[in-house]
Amino acid sequence: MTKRLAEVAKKAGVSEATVSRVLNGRNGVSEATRASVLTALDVLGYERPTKLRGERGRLVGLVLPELQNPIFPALAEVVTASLAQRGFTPLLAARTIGGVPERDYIEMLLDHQVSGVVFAGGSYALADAEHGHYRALTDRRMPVVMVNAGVSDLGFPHISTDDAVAVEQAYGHLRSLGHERIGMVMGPEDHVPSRRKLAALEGKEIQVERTNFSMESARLAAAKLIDRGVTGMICASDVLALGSIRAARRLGLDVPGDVSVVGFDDSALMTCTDPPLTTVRQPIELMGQSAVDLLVNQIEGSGVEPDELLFEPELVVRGSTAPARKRY
Amino acid sequence: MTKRLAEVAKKAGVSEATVSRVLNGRNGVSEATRASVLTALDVLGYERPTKLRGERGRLVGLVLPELQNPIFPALAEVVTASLAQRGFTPLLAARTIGGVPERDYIEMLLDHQVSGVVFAGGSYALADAEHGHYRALTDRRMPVVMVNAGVSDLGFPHISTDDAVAVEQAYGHLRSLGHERIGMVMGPEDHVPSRRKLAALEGKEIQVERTNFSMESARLAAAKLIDRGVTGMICASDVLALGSIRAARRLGLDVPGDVSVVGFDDSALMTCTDPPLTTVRQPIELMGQSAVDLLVNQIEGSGVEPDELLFEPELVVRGSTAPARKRY
DNA sequence: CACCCCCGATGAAACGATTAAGTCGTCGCT
DNA sequence: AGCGACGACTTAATCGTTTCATCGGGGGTG
Repeated sequence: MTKRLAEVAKKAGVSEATVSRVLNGRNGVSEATRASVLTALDVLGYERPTKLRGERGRLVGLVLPELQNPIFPALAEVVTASLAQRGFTPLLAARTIGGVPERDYIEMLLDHQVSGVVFAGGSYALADAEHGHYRALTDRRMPVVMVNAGVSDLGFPHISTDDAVAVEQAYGHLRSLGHERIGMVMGPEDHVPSRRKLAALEGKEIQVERTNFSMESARLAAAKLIDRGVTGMICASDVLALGSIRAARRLGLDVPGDVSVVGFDDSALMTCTDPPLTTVRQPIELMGQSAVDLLVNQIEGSGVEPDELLFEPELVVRGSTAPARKRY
Repeated sequence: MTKRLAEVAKKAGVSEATVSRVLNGRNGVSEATRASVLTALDVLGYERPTKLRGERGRLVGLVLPELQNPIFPALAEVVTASLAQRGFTPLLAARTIGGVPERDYIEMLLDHQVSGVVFAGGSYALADAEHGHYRALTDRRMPVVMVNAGVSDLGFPHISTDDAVAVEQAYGHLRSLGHERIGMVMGPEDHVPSRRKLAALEGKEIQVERTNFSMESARLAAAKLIDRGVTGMICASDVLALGSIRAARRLGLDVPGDVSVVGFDDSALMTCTDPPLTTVRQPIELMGQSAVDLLVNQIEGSGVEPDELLFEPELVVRGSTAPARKRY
């Protein structure tokens, strides 16, 4: 058995040094050689030796888009607990408005020699942003799991709520209450879960407004929808739903009397809102645990196919939806 | 310049391998040799080469009691952003019910060679638990900052909201509304911020109930208070306040018509609750930044006196308080 | 057009830590 | 005493990383 790195080097027809550079994402390697090294790496199924794998570190990056929306702390809690149980420690990378760009976070995590990374929250950056820095992850064979996130073409396993089912539940609920003009308050155009939700209702007559994920921006979007005569709104998150409720009230309308609102997530405290929010629950605990399972499996070597695990959401009916009022 | 590890080995009169083992905490080294290696390490001021620690410093532990109460994610967000700006990365240690004990967390953080630790949330464990594992921190001269937390006798600097002012604001507010029988829903007996709040109202006639920090336990506590004729309640967190509101409703009472409730924190979404919560706001952003300031100052060497920084809270009046109804 | 300089890409070799295998001595049991 | 087992330690092999020299081409310059 020849030396491990050397073997790869021979296969690729380069020196060990060059392979090392590729592995660490250093520059000073031409695009052509980098590619050939990567395929050689792939063919031989190279794995980093224990000592460099951060086996000692047992750190895992946890990348969240924000912490204002309670669903993300909830996920963080599950993931943290699950990781701790298996002897890993989460490195928290929460993006903030105007904060550090995602690429820097990834770099930071790589610097700290994390054994893996959990991305959560379908940050829109994941969809449209240049994928350069994700390649740094694939190049290093970094175990990655994405929760409700985009970028499906990188070969990472995904954990997602079934957006199609979720949105159909919400839509069906509103229809069965007699709502005919239904609107959606979604995330940005390149937010993958929002895209999927829209796709699921393809063909139905639906008004759509996009927002970033702030309550205020949701208020604006919802106001526009109401202006167009919408009586039922499906929102891409609970926070957006709360913003939509606020919009209705600003216009002198009652929720759920005049306008019905359905949220998404069923994050904490939604039973305490005014009115209690009807929402589609994500099985966040299960999802968090599965994410950790998948990640640890990758880390410990047992291969994982880059599949997507779809979890079934569940409609929770509370007080923000009611039969449509006939408009005369 | 001789090889680095080899130099230490010569100084200590052992082989490189042995030094390596000491460095990595492996066993198979006698106590005597370990000690001599350590002194040699100390004398020569050995530092691990870059490639092995990957800038392993620059980690900061962030210890939170839970993530369900939105105030902690809010703090985490501020601290994370502030740390990132200065090139540090937070290691998240969130305690969960029945999860890993605090001592293990501290051990874990030390294992990862963090440069400092931020404790938040006045976990009651901090007050009564044996302080043995905190000694591990002082022993290592570990920079520490505590936010709203206990254990004042260990020489760590503190960042706190002025609990006395907070509770006086709440109390004054309720009194000025005509409430005479006032109750408090506080944390466990050894929760330091709760103690302080109680101390501030020493002498006043106040009913007190203790809870852990769950909404359900608050509901029970509040029910007892209401039973005793209380019409105004001061709660140690917003979540407890929501539980108290729920208690009142279960008893067929209106909030704020029959019972007024004041929260504490002003965490996210409290404008959306039913009714919107009157609460005492903690300047969480300022506090988080100050915490990081203090911590980084310690880390970078400029000494910091183990003082306590007290931040002024601010009463935010919303809809959960109203004039007392005369009881006939 | 010839020359030179600069710079990116690359490999050879030095480097530095880790680990496997082997050595030595001591302790305990027969 | 003899034997075996085990712990402590070294030797030597191992493996990835880094430094430094080299190569080669593009483009500006005389």
